[in-house]
Amino acid sequence: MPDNNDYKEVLTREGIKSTKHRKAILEILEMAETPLTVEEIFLTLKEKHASIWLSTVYRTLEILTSKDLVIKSTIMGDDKARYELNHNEHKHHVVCVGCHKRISFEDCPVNEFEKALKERMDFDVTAHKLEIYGYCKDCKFTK
Amino acid sequence: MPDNNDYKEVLTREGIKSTKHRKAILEILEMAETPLTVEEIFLTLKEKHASIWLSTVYRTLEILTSKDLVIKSTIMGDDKARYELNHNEHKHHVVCVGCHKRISFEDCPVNEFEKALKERMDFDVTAHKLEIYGYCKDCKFTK
DNA sequence: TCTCATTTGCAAATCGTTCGCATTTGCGTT
DNA sequence: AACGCAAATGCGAACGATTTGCAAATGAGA
Ligand SMILES: [Mn+2]
Ligand SMILES: [Mn+2]
Ligand SMILES: [Zn+2]
Ligand SMILES: [Zn+2]
Repeated sequence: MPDNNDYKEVLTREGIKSTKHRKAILEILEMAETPLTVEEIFLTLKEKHASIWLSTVYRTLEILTSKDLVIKSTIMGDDKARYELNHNEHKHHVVCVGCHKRISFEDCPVNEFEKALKERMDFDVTAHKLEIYGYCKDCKFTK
Repeated sequence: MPDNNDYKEVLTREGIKSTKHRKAILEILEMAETPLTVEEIFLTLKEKHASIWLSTVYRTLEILTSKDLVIKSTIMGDDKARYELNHNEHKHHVVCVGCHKRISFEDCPVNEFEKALKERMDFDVTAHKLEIYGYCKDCKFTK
C-alpha cells in the first residue's frame, strides 16, 4: 500500500505530471480487489469528496493505460470497460456467470502454445487474452 | 454453400420465422471469411439492393446469436461487435496487430487446463475466450 | 517567481446499440 | 385460397458509454 509519494515517482518516471486526480485514481485501483468500471471509480472519488469530472477519469485512465500502469479489459456480455492496476504479473481470470465472482490464476496454459505458433506459422506473439467462464462451487447447483 | 431452403429449415428448427432478411444475413455470414461488423453486413445488404433497416440487422443478429446459429465477439481495442456463423467447431484466432489478418487454429491449449480447474477449485467451466495478438510473418519487419 | 506545456473543468458531440410503436408478413388453421 | 394472430420489420427517436473542444487552472522546470 504505497503512499502518495510512491505514485508521484511512478508518474514522473513515465514523463507525465503528478496530479491529485491521478494519484487518487491509482490509490483507488490499488485498494480494489477486482477491476473497476469508470463509473465505480468516479463514484468512489465522489464519496471521498473529490471534485472531479467524469471525462477527467476517462482521460486519466486512458493515459495510465497507455503507460502500462493500468490494464483495461472488458468481460463477455458487458458493455463497459474495467480497469485494474498493472502488477506486471501474467494472470487471467475465471469468471462465474452465476455470481460474477472473478478468481485469478497465474499458471497460464497459453505460454507454451505461443512458442509452437512461432514455429508453425512464423507469428511473433506480443499478447494474448484469455478468460474462462462457468459456475463456481457456490453457484453450480443453481444453474 | 447451402441454398435458401437449407436456411429456412434451420430457422424453422429453432422455432423462429424464416424471413428474407434472416436468410440474406445468414448467406452473407456464410460467404465471409472473417467475422463481420453490423455495418459491414448492412452495407453488403445495401449493395445487393436489399431494403432493410439497421435496427433490423441488429435484431436479426441478436436472435441468431441467442439461437447459437451465430457467434458474437469483440476484438481488443475495437468498439464494435463482430459476428460469424457458428460452425460448432472449437477454434480461436491469432490476430495480427499490423494488418489485422486473422488466422484460426483448432488445437486449443485451454481444454486440458479446464479439467485442472475443476479439480483445483471445483469450478464447472462452460466456455472460454482466447485470442492471441502479435505480428504475422508479413508484418514482423514493419513493427 | 515566471513561463509554458500539460491537465482539468465543463458541456456538447459522437457513435454503436437499443427501444417504442404502427404496419406488415409468415405460417398454422379454417 | 382466404383468415387470424403472433412474430418480424420499418422507421425514428432515445440511450449510454466514451470522446472531444476549448478556455481556465495547475505542475514542473528555468
Ligand atoms: Mn496467459
Ligand atoms: Mn479453446
Ligand atoms: Zn458463482
Ligand atoms: Zn500482419
